Amino acid sequence: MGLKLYNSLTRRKEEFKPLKEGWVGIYVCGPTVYGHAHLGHAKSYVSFDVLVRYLRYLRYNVTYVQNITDVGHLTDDADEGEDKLVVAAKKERKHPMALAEYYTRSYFEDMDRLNCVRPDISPRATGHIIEQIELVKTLLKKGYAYEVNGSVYFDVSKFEDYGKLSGRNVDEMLAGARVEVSPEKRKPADFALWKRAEPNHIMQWPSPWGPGFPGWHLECSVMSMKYLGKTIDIHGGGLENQFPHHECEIAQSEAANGVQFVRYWLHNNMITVDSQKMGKSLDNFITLKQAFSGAHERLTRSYDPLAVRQLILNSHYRSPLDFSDAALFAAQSGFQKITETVKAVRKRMSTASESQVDKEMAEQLKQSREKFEAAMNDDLNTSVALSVLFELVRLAQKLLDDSSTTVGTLNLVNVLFDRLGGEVLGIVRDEYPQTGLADDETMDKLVDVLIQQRNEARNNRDFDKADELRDKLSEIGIVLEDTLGGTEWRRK
RNA sequence: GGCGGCGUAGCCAAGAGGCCUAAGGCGACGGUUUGCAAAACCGUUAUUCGCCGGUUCGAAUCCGGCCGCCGCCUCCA
Repeated sequence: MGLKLYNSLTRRKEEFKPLKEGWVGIYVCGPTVYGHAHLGHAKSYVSFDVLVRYLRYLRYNVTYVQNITDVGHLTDDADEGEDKLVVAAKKERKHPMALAEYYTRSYFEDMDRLNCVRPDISPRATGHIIEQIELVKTLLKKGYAYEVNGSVYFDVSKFEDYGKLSGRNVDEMLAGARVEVSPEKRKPADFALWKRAEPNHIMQWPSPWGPGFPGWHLECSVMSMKYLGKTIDIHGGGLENQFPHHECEIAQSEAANGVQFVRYWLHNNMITVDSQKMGKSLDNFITLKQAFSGAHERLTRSYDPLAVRQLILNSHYRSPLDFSDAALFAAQSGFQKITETVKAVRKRMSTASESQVDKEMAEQLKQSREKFEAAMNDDLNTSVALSVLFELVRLAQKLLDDSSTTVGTLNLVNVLFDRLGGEVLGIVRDEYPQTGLADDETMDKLVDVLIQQRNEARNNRDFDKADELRDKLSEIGIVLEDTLGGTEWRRK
């Protein structure tokens, strides 16, 4: 049984078969870089990160393209629509490109911390103006577009399949919609391919229709076909982009190329806060930097970036996730449990005896792996996949409690932690800091001195003093644990 | 107004006709362990899946109605 994915285009789960044997081209709608990334971005990009990781786990050769939108994304589609980057740049008194650069770096920084693999190509919209103009020319030539006063619009009535992705009928949906229609458009549903720029507009390029800038939908069509071909295997993005963004991409691409644009459309659901969508325009978002540092009124503490990742993987990518501090707190606890177990297994491996592997355990582990793969094959059921990781934790703890456990057996568990938890889910790290996350050596040594003093007191059965030392350390956020191998410490 | 989705324990969340007398995590409670803790381990924590009907030998899963919530139709991951 191979991988099945839910295709928004057909509204059902389908067996995944790439166009070219063994090679997968995947394009994911990237961020518009006019602000720091928030938890909503994390849900989308972690979801598709796991898809890419799993495809690679299945030995596909994957080319992963994710754009950076640095021009053309308007606040709305009416005449007053302003470029989001230009608006933000004015507010921050920066050049739009400086702003884009700043937030692009911020974005990559956050994604790195979430342990998302970098896309193979991160194309910028501004770097593909020439190609975008070419596509507009093609669409004009083929009669799918028209020019008005230096702007070019796509004529939706010329493209019969318009609405096939989102299941909409253009005429019906206009009845109650609150669209402020640009008088330049022939039909309200027509969308801008190229917009005329006024002389004082900073972001503008020369074109056959005069100075202007590209419409937002254009970049994804152009960049995906440039790097992945006219027909791509997978296109991912947030559910809110299904209409109109993806619908427009299909129209432009298929009108220009005459072939199917995307074979599998994947859409992730939203993160909500108090059951309301978390969005930049709603101003109810928590940025990733705030989640990692705890600097937000809704958060009771700082969170490990991988705990945020785990929270996202705890639910299905097509389900909405209602955010709360309690849910994130739970994810953090669970994440720590996995982490501590992995560390304990690796530590034990250095001292355990060499000999044969436990056959019964090997069989159980094999079943765990099969369960994991079956879950992932079923439209990336990361919730069940994650539960398998907790099964591994239980099995590992059992091995750790048994003094006869061999290196060979421990290694079997460790390999699964690495491959399933690390390679695919991205919540198990290859390496962890040696001690209790000390930020410097002096700190490390200082705590050791105190531990020594406490242990002296304990040996003298002066438990009042011992407990006082432990309590004082606890007050400043250092937890002591007395284990068979001696006293260890960690933060929080 | 049009289109789509959701409602499972205190919280998060899988399950989509019989393997469900419903995974997993968090939390809580009891026990083992410990000088006491912490960590770990063992156990308990939904006879029931928003409500009401129907189909079926059998429904959390299918159908209808109702209630509640959300998304898209305008920028948004």
